[in-house]
Amino acid sequence: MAALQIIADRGIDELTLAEAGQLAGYSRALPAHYFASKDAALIALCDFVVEKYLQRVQRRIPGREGLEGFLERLEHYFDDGRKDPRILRAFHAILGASPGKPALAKSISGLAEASKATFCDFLRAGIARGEIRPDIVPEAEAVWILAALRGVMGQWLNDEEKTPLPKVRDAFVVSVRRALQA
Amino acid sequence: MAALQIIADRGIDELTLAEAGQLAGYSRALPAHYFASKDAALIALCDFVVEKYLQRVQRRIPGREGLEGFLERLEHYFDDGRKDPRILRAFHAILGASPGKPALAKSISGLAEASKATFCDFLRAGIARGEIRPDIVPEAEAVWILAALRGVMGQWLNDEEKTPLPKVRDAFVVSVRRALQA
Amino acid sequence: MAALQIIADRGIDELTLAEAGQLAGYSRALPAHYFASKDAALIALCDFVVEKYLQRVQRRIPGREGLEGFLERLEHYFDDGRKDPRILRAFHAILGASPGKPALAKSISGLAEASKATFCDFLRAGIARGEIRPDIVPEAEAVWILAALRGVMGQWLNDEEKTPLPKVRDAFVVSVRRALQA
Amino acid sequence: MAALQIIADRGIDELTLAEAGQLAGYSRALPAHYFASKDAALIALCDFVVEKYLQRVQRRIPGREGLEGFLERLEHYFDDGRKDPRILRAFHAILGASPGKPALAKSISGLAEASKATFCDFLRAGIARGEIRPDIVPEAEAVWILAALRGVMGQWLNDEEKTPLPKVRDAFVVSVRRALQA
DNA sequence: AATGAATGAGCATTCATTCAT
DNA sequence: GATGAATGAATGCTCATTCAT
Repeated sequence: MAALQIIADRGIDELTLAEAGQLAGYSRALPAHYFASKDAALIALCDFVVEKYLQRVQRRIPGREGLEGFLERLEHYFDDGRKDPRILRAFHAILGASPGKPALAKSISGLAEASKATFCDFLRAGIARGEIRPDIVPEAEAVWILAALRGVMGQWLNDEEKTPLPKVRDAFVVSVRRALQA
Repeated sequence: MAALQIIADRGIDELTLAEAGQLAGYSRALPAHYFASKDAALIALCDFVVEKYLQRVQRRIPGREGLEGFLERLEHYFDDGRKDPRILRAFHAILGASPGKPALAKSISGLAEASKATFCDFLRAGIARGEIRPDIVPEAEAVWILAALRGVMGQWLNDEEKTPLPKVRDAFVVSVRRALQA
Repeated sequence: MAALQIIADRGIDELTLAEAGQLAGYSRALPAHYFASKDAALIALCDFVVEKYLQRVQRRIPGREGLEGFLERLEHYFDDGRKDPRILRAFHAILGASPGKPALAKSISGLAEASKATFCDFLRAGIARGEIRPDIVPEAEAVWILAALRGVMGQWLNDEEKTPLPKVRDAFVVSVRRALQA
Repeated sequence: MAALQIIADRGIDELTLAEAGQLAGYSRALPAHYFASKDAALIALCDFVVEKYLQRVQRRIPGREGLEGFLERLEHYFDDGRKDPRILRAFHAILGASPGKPALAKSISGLAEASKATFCDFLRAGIARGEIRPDIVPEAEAVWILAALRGVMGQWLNDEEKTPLPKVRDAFVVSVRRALQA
């Protein structure tokens, strides 16, 4: 979708239906014709972005299981964002505009829950395997780990130079390992 | 400033100079009179918000030094955001709109650097005191720790119910202690 | 026709071809397919309304002839409008929009001429029977009588409560009788 | 007001705020700037038209009192409309669009009440003077007389040629005299 | 210093119309 | 014959900006 590019580049509020339509090779009026309102269009677009983002992040990575599998997953998160900054930018634009726009908040909230649930599964499996210390509350750990991932990518988007992604990734993985291991 | 309320409640792009002026008890035209352009006004406002936010977060907390002092500081971050959600919301609104608006990005970037520098000071002091493992790269750790703090607060703003702040705070502090301790 | 309902309820300019088509159980595009343009459709619709209205009003009423027959006809006009307000509303909507839309004016003018001609027939017959004073100019009397009928119904449509139709009808009939009788 | 001209010429729904502003020698945006919405602007305009119309029609005419004074007033109504067809056209455009637009209906209804009240005063005075038959219900007579006036002017606007105003006026006055006189 | 008046640019939205199926 | 897709034009409305007090 062409609107994704606009959102990624200039933010959610710079998106105009007219420009989206024209950038997509259609007429100015098409988006307004298909969607009931701009808000509806925005919701559809955001759902699309969020779903696409979810597909990227959630896809099965063949690899180790347990704690190391989880850490690999976190590493993947860092590397993946760099490969397709466009979708990442769009996602973070939506993320940033979410408070105050209840319609978007719902989508965003759903994604967060899904992500945290996946993390929890990994954490519990790690505990069961004796690799992760059993005194953690998976739901609580999942929150800050997801937060760190998103926060780091957000800082990277804000200031690429001051956020050396590979170094941060490695430091994060080592620290999470030490934080969680039994 | 009254504009802060608007930004906190409805986002950066919902801010109109006229409304800001009127909400502040002045005329519609005042903001336009004071500032050269809306962008200039927005920059000034964001600088104001960022600075105020910095003042809150960076203020000296009498307490322990070293690793435990650092962890206390992190705890404080969690608790402080809940006390004054308005300034937190405004800050995150700016944070979210920052990419694609270079003028804001500069402010935001400066704040991030200041925060990370403070963290680095703590981390280095912790290393010097033998409390923090010496193999870390302070600059890299600072990035993800700051990211986690912001990310958690962002999730809390997005979905208050699904983000049990006290539990997450405690889990985070324990995990960071384990991650960093020598 | 479904379009009649729209015109009656919300006025002539609220009519859209798409809505008319859909309300009639067909597709949005049907009206545009049948008629060359919206104006053509509007003319056809108005002719339809006017003709239907004419059928109602002009239909043979078995009853007395002469002055009393004429007065009965006037009474019938009052009563008939209340029985089917929908067609009445549609007709008055067209009537009100007629000036400035030459295409409609033609239809409307034709109807007025037909109505006045009918009235004139009655009036002349009444004169011939010696019931109506011979010094009137039937064409002139017909104008204001028709005008009064339409005007009363128009006021009734505008403010039903303030226009007690039966009382007005009776007063009108008595007054017209006195005005015309020889 | 320039908008009056547009309404008079092409009807209420052809009025665009932009054209009204430009025709008045101002910018396209002025009307939208001053009024909260188009509906609000329309209401204000209609109130203006109605009031101006009321001023014309209600103004004191030095002349006879009683029945003859009333009839003079009716004559004046006919003649006045021809003198300033613009305001008459505008008024009738509003009148025609009134059903289905509750905001306008209120104004219109108020004017009708005022006009009928004036008529009733004349009728009662005529009864008191013994010139008008005492068996009439002034409120009911006022309705159809006002209706006739408006209806005749409406027909004249629709088809000037087929509505010989002076003849109709004279016929109307004679008939009303006969209808009402004691 | 502060304000109201006024404007132009831009946006979402509606709708008649055309076209391909 | 009937329909959905697509478009351009027009409109109400918002808002930053300028100007005259």
